[in-house]
Amino acid sequence: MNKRTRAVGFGNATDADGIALSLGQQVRNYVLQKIDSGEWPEGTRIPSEAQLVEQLGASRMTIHIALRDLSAAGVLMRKQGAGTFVAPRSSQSTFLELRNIHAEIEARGNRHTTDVHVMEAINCDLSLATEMNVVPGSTVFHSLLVHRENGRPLQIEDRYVNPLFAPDYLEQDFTRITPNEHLMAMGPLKEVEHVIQAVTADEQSRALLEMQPGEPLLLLRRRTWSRGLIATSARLLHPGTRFSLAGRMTVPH
Amino acid sequence: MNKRTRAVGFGNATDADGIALSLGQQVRNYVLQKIDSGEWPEGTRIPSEAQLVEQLGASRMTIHIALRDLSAAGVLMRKQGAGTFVAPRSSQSTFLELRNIHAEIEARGNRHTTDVHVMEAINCDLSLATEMNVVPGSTVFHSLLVHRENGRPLQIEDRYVNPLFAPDYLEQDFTRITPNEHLMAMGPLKEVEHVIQAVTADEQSRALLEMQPGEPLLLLRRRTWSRGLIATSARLLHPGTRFSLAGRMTVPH
DNA sequence: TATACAAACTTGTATATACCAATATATGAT
DNA sequence: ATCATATATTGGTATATACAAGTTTGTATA
Repeated sequence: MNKRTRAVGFGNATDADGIALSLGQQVRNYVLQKIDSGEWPEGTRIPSEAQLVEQLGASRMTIHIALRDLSAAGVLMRKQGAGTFVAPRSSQSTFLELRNIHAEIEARGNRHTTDVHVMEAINCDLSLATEMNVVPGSTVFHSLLVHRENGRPLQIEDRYVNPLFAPDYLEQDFTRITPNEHLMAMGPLKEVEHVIQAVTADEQSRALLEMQPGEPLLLLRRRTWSRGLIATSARLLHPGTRFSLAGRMTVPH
Repeated sequence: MNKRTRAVGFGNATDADGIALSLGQQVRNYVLQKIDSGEWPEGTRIPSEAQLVEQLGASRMTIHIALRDLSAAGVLMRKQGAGTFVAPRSSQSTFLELRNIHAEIEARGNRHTTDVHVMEAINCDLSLATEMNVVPGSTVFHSLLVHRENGRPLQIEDRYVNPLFAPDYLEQDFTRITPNEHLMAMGPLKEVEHVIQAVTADEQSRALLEMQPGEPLLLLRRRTWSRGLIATSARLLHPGTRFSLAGRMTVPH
């Protein structure tokens, strides 16, 4: 029997592009699929190495290394003698919150509402084409929303979206779900880029955020990559005086 | 011969607390020490697995796993057939640069100078004690510097330091090395907390940064943990109009 | 019932072996 | 000198084996 190409359990032996996956990768995918599907929620004790050896047909060392990798990545938590557990989602990607403004506002026990000011498809100029990494003149979607916490404006969300990534973007009702939630459902994001600046409000932003003249703004520009393209580029503007970004991270080695 | 307790090469077999280290940990420490000491700068091709087997006396699999871990942590880059290389520092802890303002300014080809305004030991009040997680009234060190890029003020560094972590802090010449560099040498940091805000400059900050009235500032508060205590808490103030924080991170699975 | 101890289970570490895959280098023919 | 080929080097993956070390569970004893 060929040791290298045997498939794990009933899992796939190739990825979406038909590239053969290593046994270790298949084990990792198997575990991640169980977690993503909800079958193994946070805190679940997953099968022991010995059980996975039986279920998946790989050797114990292969299983061990795969689980070790997922543990280093923060997906699992392992404890000698006790077992292997699904790590809480919150301990991952701790850095720079503000992944879901709706969830964050609700978590504070407050009410979140959204005003939709712009929903349009536009042909992008050279500057925007560079920002989105598309050819100039291409059509991209554009939305401009204001998020409110208990009625007070908290964030201007000025977003451009690649139609290839989210074709139905303009049909969404963003007073009911956030753009972020819709985009998350479109596909897994691979990379995130942030640029943070303090700026003075222009007149439009000042009016939308109901601020006094001269108040500083916190500007967060965020681009996310998915499926090899820039899925979305957003400018998130916050009143500096009553908003902060917080993050905490464990340092590698 | 006992497989488990044999020391790697000339390295230590125990950590600072006398706890026995695994062989794999010794290998990782060996590599990290070479990198941290500058003996292996960025881009260096480090000895091959076979050479490390000879030099350190561990088996190839042990060496391989150790290097694999460091590769996953972003410390090394490995290429099949070519070798193992020290990864550029910038690709580590990619998120939120500004770990070393001196290095960043020099990397831009500019000149970095520092003005020292305050160097003192103070007894902390309740607020500061909470921030530093020490008992109120304890002595903590305090420094206030201004970092300049080609003569222009770029950052106010207002820092409090736990004397237990860096007893010689006040004896340092911060026109020659940065506080960050001194603190890094004191011990490994385990965790970092950031809070980012946009604020309006008070009169002192405005003067130190040579800004116009009303210009916005980017405020970065950073606390770092090491050896189970808060090593340092810093307020870093930047002119918002000519400064930005950038970061890029790959999303776990 | 409570405690002590033993056994079973689980992950952690290390090695030896085997072969695969990508890269770099030496060699030889043209 | 150039190109193609063979060879050596280097990391990647997978397995089998052995033992260490921490946790849980079961059992016997006081």
